[in-house]
Amino acid sequence: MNFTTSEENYIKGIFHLQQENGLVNTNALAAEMQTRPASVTDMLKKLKEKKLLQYEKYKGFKLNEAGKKAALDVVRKHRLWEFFLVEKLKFDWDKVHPIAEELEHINSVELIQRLDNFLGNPSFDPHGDPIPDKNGKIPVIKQQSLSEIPFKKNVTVSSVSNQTAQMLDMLKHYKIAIGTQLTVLKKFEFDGSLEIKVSKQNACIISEQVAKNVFVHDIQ
Amino acid sequence: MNFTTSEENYIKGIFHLQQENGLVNTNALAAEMQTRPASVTDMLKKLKEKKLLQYEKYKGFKLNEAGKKAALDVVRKHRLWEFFLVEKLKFDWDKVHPIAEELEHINSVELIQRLDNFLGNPSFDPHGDPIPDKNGKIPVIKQQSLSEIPFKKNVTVSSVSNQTAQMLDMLKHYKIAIGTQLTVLKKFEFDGSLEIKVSKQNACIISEQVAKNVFVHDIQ
DNA sequence: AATAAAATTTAGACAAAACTAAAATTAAAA
DNA sequence: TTTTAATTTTAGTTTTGTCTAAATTTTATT
Ligand SMILES: [Mn+2]
Ligand SMILES: [Mn+2]
Ligand SMILES: [Mn+2]
Ligand SMILES: [Mn+2]
Repeated sequence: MNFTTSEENYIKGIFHLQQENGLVNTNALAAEMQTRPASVTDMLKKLKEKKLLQYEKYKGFKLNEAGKKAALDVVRKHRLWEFFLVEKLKFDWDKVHPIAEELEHINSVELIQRLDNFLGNPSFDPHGDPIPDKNGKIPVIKQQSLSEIPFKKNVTVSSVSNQTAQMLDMLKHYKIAIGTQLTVLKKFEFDGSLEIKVSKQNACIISEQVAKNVFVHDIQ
Repeated sequence: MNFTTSEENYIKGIFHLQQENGLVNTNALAAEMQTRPASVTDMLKKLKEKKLLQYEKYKGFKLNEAGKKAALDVVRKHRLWEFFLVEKLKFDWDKVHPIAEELEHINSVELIQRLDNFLGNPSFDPHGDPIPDKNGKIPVIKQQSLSEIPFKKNVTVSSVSNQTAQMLDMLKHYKIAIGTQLTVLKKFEFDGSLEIKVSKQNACIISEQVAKNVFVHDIQ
């Protein structure tokens, strides 16, 4: 099956929301897609017509298996392109999302297969998010929020759950990226901020909000 | 200025036709774009409105300076992506056009600048066509049709003027590509076909039609 | 110069994707 | 359990890009 750019964007949006909540509702998707609820309803009819969606009027909706496969396909393309932009074209990680948002809609199975090989079949994108393989299979890793890590334990940054350009820009200033080694030294009870050591550099302090959105795994 | 995908395709189509004939007419552009004359007229109004076109009803049309700059920009993107697909992703040269036809519409100045650098600022695409620089400047080379080359002279293939997939597939079978060294050995008066030597391989025979569409320059 | 043919434009329609405003349905509060 | 509020859908428009059929203009031919 082949989808329009708009359909692909909606499919991806629904997939993202249903990961957390199961059923998705119209207003939430409208917010996610930066559009109006009425536009969402229009698209839901099309996606149901194309048998990608379980949907009953007023009752919420979610992707069926065909829909999930379609979503994973778009996610795969998006993350491979992001990897390309950062690893090959040397973009900063906070600049690649809007470009990948367009590149993900180029439809050529051979293009993506060749791109995947050219990049060395990467498992994670520049933000630490897993890249589905061509069958939609996603690699999983055990990870924890930095805010739950005990003091003095060495950990490696594995992903970032808030991926706004603002957040990524902030982490860039802290020199925190995927793969960076960290140690939590101290927690300040006043506002929950953490003193951490980044790689072999001086210690610095990050807010509780930042800590909650940085995910890490054990050093290997 | 920013253009829609459809506008960019039309601009490129007009540019291509006006290279040869100066003024372009509606039916020719409709044929080039595989669309209907009425659709062309509609688009001409939009492009004139955007001040890219010299156009008077019933009198033909051509791009003005702004239009030419816009066209060169799309051509630049198209050819850089083709170069990427062949040199980095190892596509055959007869498979890249339709994919580049989509990639050329991704609008990000930084993306194209970085891609250009990543590719080593190439001057020619996989079919030997010149790649405009970011100011729209095009490198020129002296070249002649293979059908006009004297016998025994060593020449190098520089471009191909018929770029249908069928033609490119045929040249692939002859192992003729951009940069290939050739020598014309003999012309058969019966049908104008040429006996040629390709690189250091055995001699073979190509039709007059093929010879006319292969362009070469002196060996350097 | 009149007529026929070809090229081009206009008029009107359609599909996709968005919107606003109003109606319908469901959920929450009094 | 009414009443109110929030959510969702419908109805009707708009924009972009396409189309067909008909009208207009230009070009070619008698
Ligand atoms: Mn997108
Ligand atoms: Mn990402
Ligand atoms: Mn194109
Ligand atoms: Mn080319």
